[in-house]
Amino acid sequence: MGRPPCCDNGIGVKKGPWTPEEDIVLVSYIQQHGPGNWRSVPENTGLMRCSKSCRLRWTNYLRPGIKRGNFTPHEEGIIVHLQALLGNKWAAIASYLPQRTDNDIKNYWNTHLKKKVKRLQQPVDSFQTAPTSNAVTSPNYYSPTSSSHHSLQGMQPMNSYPNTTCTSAPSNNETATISNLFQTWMRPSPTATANCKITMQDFQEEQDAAGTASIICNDQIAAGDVSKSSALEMVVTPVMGASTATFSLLEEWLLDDMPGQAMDGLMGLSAGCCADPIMF
DNA sequence: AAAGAAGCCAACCGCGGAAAA
DNA sequence: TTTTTCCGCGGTTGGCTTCTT
Repeated sequence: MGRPPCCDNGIGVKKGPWTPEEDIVLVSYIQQHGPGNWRSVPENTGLMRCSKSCRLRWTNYLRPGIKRGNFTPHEEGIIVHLQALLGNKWAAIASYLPQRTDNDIKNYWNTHLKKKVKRLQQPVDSFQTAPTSNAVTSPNYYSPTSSSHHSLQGMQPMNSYPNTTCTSAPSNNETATISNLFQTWMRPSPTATANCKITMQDFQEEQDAAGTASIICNDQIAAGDVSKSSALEMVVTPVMGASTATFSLLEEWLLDDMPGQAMDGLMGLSAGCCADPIMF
């Protein structure tokens, strides 16, 4: 139909990797106006990016609450399960892993898990029998760690997991049913809405209630296992409070490809002002 | 040490749906 | 009701990095 592509109306729209300077502009704008109304973002900020690109940059990289780095075996298990249940509904799957983006999950599936699952599906029987050391060997895999509140013990075993990979998207009814089913073994139970969304606030409340809120540890920072967005979330409060000192640290860090001292400064601030670094 | 292959991931593209006009 | 606009999603790509030979 006559709908013009979102991004081709701007002559000279920039493409390619985002620079730290652009990140700062985008983050500061969103901190002032909130996410949404993406159309207005490039208009009001002067960013030479289309609205879609701004939204993608925010949701996939800059948004507070994003966890980056290696996926845990538990996360792998959840992804494998949900992919079998929902198909390639990455947004729906990501709603069960609020710290991961759909893009991240999609990439991880395509580069790691798909191969693993495919390899393991070759001998079909082994898919359902003895567990192996591999985290995703069996669709029944769940992290055995008692520390996880994502207890999956109530999971209905194999009937929900046909040997053939689900490739078609479920209908809304199916999605609701799947969501209900999933609630039996997934603690942060999302409402069975059409898109199976769980809000960040919901997740936060669940985390708080369970007393098992995940904390971004200093050793994660040291290991580079934390995103800039995660650090942004730590400083979002002082930033929104117009703390220029904090924002300078943020700028410094964004402009620094190898976060070091600036990161330490941010961590220090987060320790002092944010009891719970998870902030959505 | 160099070249090619493979892996990885940020970003782009196009489509569909929802909301607004 | 129809058309237009915007947003979000899933698939795909291109470039950078790492691994292998």
